[in-house]
Amino acid sequence: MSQDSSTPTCTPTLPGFTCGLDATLRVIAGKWKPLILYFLAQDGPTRYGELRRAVRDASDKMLIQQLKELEADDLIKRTDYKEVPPRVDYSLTPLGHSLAQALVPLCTWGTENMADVTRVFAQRAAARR
Amino acid sequence: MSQDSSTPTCTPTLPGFTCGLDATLRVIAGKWKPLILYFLAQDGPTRYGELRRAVRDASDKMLIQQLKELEADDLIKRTDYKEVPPRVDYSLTPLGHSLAQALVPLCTWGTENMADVTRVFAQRAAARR
DNA sequence: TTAGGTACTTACCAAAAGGTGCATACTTGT
DNA sequence: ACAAGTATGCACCTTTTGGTAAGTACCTAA
Repeated sequence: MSQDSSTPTCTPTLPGFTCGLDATLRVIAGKWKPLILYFLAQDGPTRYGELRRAVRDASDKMLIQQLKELEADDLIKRTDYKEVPPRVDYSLTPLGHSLAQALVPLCTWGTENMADVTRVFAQRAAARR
Repeated sequence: MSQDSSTPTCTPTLPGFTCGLDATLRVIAGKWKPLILYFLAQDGPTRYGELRRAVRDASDKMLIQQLKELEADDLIKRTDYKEVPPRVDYSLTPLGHSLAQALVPLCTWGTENMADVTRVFAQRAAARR
């Protein structure tokens, strides 16, 4: 359908990644990262507690850990207001913002195909018995 | 930036998912699934061995396992030609095809931001010492 | 005859991911 | 005085994920 059948990767071959998708996936690997990015893209700077309630199944430990990684990867920015009852918020960097944009179609797909996805999960659950 | 701050999820609240993105992520969770889908979207029906060589870091065990799950989830179709030296190929179902389309922006993002991604990974590696 | 390719399967093990619960230090509301 | 909210940190443990290496049954080329 495309290319010459010899090196069937999606882009020639990059540094350590097989293709752009591979690179992206390694950056957003982590149970909550895409959700965090997407949420921040919608609601702008958000305080820790608010994020916690939004991504409601994540534990503190996990959420903090993923936030730290996203920050280290320059996808989000942490702002500590140094106030007495702690106040901190998180916002997207330009890089994080562009990545969040790329997640939009996935969200759309999930919404549009909710019926199929739900069915698939029902089957998975049934299969486990 | 949007909505009313009370229920800050990306879509009201679905069956068991917090939003469409959540649903999608659960379907494509698995180290090689997005890569498999994306590859099949580009090259059409592909034999097992070819897939193996394309997704080159995956072991047989992993690849087979993920293929089985994708098949169970109705994202790909397995065709066994029942020939003597085994011949089998995999192709996308309509559902799988639409999901693969939603992955395109992620691939593009990875390619366009390869420099940043590479830097991020260099830092991660350095931080581990 | 022997090596290699086909598409898997299974058993065993290591590493990574993730959950629970407790602790901090200070403030505000009851 | 006491509970609750604020944003974490840490220790411990279980679950999930993924890798290695072996085996299967049959075929073809050297």
